Amino acid sequence: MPVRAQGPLKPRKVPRQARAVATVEAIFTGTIQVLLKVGASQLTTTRVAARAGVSVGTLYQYFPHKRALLYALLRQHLEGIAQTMERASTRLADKPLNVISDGIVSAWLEAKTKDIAVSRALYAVSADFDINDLLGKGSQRIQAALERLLTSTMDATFEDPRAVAFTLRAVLGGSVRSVLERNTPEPSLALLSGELPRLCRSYLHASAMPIGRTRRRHVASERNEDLN
Amino acid sequence: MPVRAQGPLKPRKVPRQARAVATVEAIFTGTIQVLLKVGASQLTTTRVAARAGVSVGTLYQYFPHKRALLYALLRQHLEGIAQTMERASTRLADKPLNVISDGIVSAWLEAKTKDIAVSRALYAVSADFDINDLLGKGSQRIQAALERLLTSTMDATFEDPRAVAFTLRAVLGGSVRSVLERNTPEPSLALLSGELPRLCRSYLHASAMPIGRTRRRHVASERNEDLN
DNA sequence: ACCTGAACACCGTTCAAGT
DNA sequence: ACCTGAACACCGTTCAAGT
Repeated sequence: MPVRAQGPLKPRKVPRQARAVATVEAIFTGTIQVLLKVGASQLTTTRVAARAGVSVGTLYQYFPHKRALLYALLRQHLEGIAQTMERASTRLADKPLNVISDGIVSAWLEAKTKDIAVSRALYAVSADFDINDLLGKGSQRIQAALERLLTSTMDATFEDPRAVAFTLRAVLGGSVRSVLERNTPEPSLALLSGELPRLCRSYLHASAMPIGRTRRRHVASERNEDLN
Repeated sequence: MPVRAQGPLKPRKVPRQARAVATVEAIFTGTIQVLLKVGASQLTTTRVAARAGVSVGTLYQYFPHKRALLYALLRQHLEGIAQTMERASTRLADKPLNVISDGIVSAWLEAKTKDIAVSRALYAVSADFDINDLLGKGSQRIQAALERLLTSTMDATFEDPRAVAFTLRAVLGGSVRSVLERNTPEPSLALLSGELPRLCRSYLHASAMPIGRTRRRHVASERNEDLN
């Protein structure tokens, strides 16, 4: 048997007694604390166990290897973000395109910057390529929510809502990530937050086939007017 | 002295004899090969040394620690990308805004997808947060090139070219990264490549204060017309 | 059912010895 | 000036023994 087993990323066993539930909980919070204190590259199973107040052996009873632990943590985090976006989606359904656009941007920024330190730490974790299918899953949920939103608005129809939703997610997710990964994210984040609403609006308008009474080219510019 | 020294990320010593230059070169190509074969998470100094045909000790004569090696490798790669963008910048200077926009997008896509496998492997490397000032430096060069470009065009002036250039880089860089990190990047990349030109154009037009003879709102829609 | 911690293999890094 | 490889500390993971 190999020393560094790869195996599945699933938890090894589910805690049944109350004591065990508390243990797993302690391991999770311990992991976050270690992550925040020393960063992903210095994160050690021993350190996590010590911080959680259990022995390494206990940790390995619930997680087959370190990556599975980080995977589970990332999963929780992405779950929260996907839910935020889905809630935003139902709240914004049937609204005008500009409202939808601004709502998407602010929901995304809020979700990602609620706890900047944790987001940053988890970006480093997610670099592990074995973990990428997870990111893919979360992305798909978010993308589906965005797509529903685009087809719900009465302002416009989109030729390829899937492509637009996909691009929107990649652009929002990627740009915010690239900013949060900087050493001092705050000023850059402020800059980006100021620009993204305009970027998102103009992209959506450029992608829409408007269904108003006005002629096409005039509608396009009318849509933009309250931006300035 | 700590076992896992952090220290500066600089190379430890510069090779003086021809033999030594060849050694360092072999270490670099060995690193890329190992990276492509087993990925960043399994990359080992011993493995790299073996692949390069030298002993570990030799490796550590030129690089104070593993991170310094990866840092140097990433540096070379980013250097190439920054140069590509700077060349594109001089080539596109003074051109109409639409030409500039399309040129930026295609230069970026070309630079990042020239060797997708290497780009992917290096994304995983760059997750190490200690390395982020490097990414910051490369970004600044690219951002400066974009900013020059925006102020060079006679089609339009920008109220805050710095903010626009910054956003452009974050959006292009982030979205392409998020796509290349997927398990099978090709189809997603095709999708994104189809959308980014329109996104970039519409964002630039929405950010520009046009200086033509026509009235503002008409100019805005005219700019978009050859997109459809 | 859950927990412990010594034990083992492997990895990063060093350094005395070689050309 | 450059290279080697055994040696050392530390990390991931296991497993026999405990409650």
